[in-house]
Order: sequence, then structure tokens, then C-alpha cells
Amino acid sequence: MSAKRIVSMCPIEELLVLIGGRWKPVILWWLMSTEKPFRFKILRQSMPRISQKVLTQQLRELERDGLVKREMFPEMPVRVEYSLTAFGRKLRPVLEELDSWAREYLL
Amino acid sequence: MSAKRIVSMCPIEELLVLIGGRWKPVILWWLMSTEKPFRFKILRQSMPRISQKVLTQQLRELERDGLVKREMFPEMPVRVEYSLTAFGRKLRPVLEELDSWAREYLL
DNA sequence: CAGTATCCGAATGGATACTG
DNA sequence: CAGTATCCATTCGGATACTG
Repeated sequence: MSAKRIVSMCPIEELLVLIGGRWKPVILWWLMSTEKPFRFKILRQSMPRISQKVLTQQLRELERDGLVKREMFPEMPVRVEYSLTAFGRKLRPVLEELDSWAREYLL
Repeated sequence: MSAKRIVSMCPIEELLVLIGGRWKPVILWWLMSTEKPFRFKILRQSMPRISQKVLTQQLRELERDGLVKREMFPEMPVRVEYSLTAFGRKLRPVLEELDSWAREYLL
């Protein structure tokens, strides 16, 4: 009667809100692959199969959810760099597990 | 000139083809939670937020990709049971990592 | 019980053009 | 350079009704 409504008993559901996007694990994987931030163009070249529009969208969502930091340098021409936030870096073990599983069973 | 075309350097991309569906990790998580197969109805009740159509679709894809086994018993009324294949069970470490991460950071 | 069929709106994807 | 804007086609997802 008074209990909180149970939406789901599966913890993964909440996580999928953050990284469930079609390209988000891939984007995070690239950002995690090095300490250095990625310029937008480099990120784009790293993922030839994602369109510019979708890449921008997914980055905006990752930024909104606190996983990715976007930094803009008002030079000429403009430079924008993407990197993981401290919270985003906490995903490392998750992405590493995905990575090593894929290497073992899918390559 | 003669090299194979490089589609992506990110191994995770291939894995997302298998489990990238909106509900697939959740379905697999439930199927992994016990040794016993799930009847369709129980699976459906476990995930109140997924529609029957989508649940069926995702199960078909998981079946097609060799992760889930579907067994039909022509009784009256019909009984259908879903369980993981041997290959599907290999995903356990991946799902456990997702699960424990979600419990630590999202609950 | 475990679906399929249908309809429909939303989200996604891709190409192209334009901008600060 | 790093986007935004627009158009358009395809796919996805949810609700409802029907079936062996």
C-alpha cells in the first residue's frame, strides 16, 4: 500500500539509461583509450560509421549525464576537446570487461 | 590496396551487435539469475516496462544470434521456455560487471 | 499461453547546405 | 573546425486487437 513503486528489480536497467545508446560504449571506449582529450574531428575519424549528427547527439547526452566533459577553446579555427569526467572514468572496469570479452569471443 | 577494409578498431562494436538492443542485457540478466528456464509469461512479468511485441522481437534476435535457446512444448495451453545457450552463459562476467557497477554507483 | 497483425508516433540514420 | 539546420527514409517501440 505504502511501499515505493518498484520499477524494476534489475540494476542494469538504470545503467542502460546512461550507456544504452547505440554508440555510447564505443565513444567512451575511445575516450578511455588515452589520457589525452579528443578533438571532435579525431573522434569522428575514429568512428567512420557514425554520422556527424549522431555523434554530436550522443556526446551531448553523455555530457548531460555527467560522463563526458566538453571544453571549447575560442581560437581560430575553433577547437573543441572531449574527455571523460571523473565519474565517466569510473566506467573503466565495465568497458574493459566488454573489450576483453569481445576480443576473446568475437575476433 | 589489398588489405582487408578496416571497419572499426573498437572490439566493442561487434559485441554491441549482439547485446546492444535496448532490452537485451536486461533479458540476459534475468535468464542468468537462475538455472531454471523462464516461461514467456514469467519473463514478461519480470520486465513490466517492455511490451510483449518488443520482448518477442528481442528474444528472436537473441535466439538468432545463438545466445538464447527457445523450447516449445506443444501442450495445452502451449508452454514455451527460454534459457541461455552455452555461448550465452559465457556472457556472465560481462553482465556481472554491469550489475555490480550499477549497484555501486546507481542505487 | 504465447504469440502474430496492425497502426502509429518517436527515434534514428544519412545527405546536404549553411555558419560563427 | 565544429558544429547547426533541414529534409527524408528507415527503424524502433508501444498500444491494441486477434489467434492456434
